[in-house]
Amino acid sequence: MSQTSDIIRGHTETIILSRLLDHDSYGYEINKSIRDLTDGAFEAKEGTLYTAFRRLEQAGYIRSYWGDESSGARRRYYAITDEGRAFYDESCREWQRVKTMIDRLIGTEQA
Amino acid sequence: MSQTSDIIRGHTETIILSRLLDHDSYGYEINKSIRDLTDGAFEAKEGTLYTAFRRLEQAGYIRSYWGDESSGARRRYYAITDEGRAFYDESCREWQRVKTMIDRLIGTEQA
DNA sequence: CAAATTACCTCGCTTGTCAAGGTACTTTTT
DNA sequence: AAAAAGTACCTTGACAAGCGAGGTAATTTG
Repeated sequence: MSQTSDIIRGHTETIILSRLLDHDSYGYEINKSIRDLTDGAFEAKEGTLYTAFRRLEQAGYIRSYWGDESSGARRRYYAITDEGRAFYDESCREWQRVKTMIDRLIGTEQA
Repeated sequence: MSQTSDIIRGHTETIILSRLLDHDSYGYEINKSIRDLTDGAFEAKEGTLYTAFRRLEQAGYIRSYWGDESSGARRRYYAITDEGRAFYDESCREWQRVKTMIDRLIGTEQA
């Protein structure tokens, strides 16, 4: 496993939810938007992405439905739920806390 | 598993290495220093800690030796190696990058 | 018409975390 | 003096997330 993948772990769900705040989206587009926003540095592997969708749906944080594409491949769209938004907010706060702690731990300002 | 522990994952080794930058230390003390620096918020579970030591030693990032305690329980001390310092430096740079990326992804400044 | 792209999915492996268990000695409390 | 708490180490097995590798099926591009 790469160094990065362990660092992403724990953020995958939050990242996915963040992509759904404004509008419903589907796997391929979400993944593309993650890649674009990070200039290609991050990218959820497909296995990771789809298992995360299952988890999030099972937890009630997202809903899914098939889009009615008249052309092109079928798409499964995802929508964030109220519970999902609440979880997202809490995750963001958690991230802020953890960020501070890690900075304190590995930073140059040592005790 | 808690939400937090998945976020810490990937930083455990860096955190341990950071505790060894100034002086050699041993498991119990390292753990205590992590707890103190984070006001009790973080704490490496023993299983996590000791498996991490094995990994780091196997990778050549730390060396270990038994302290010669005249009283009290025996202690296995750890010392960071040159390779360990290099890895630590790289991990810190990685952390800065990741921090920026995650902030960009889950932050309020969305694309 | 082949290749690339869009778009979905599953299976099995690997790896790090952690609960739970253990050992052994010292210090503090009752 | 016995019990409890603290210091200090360690291992084992289960679990969960990431991911490589495989698959399907349609459309678009060269």
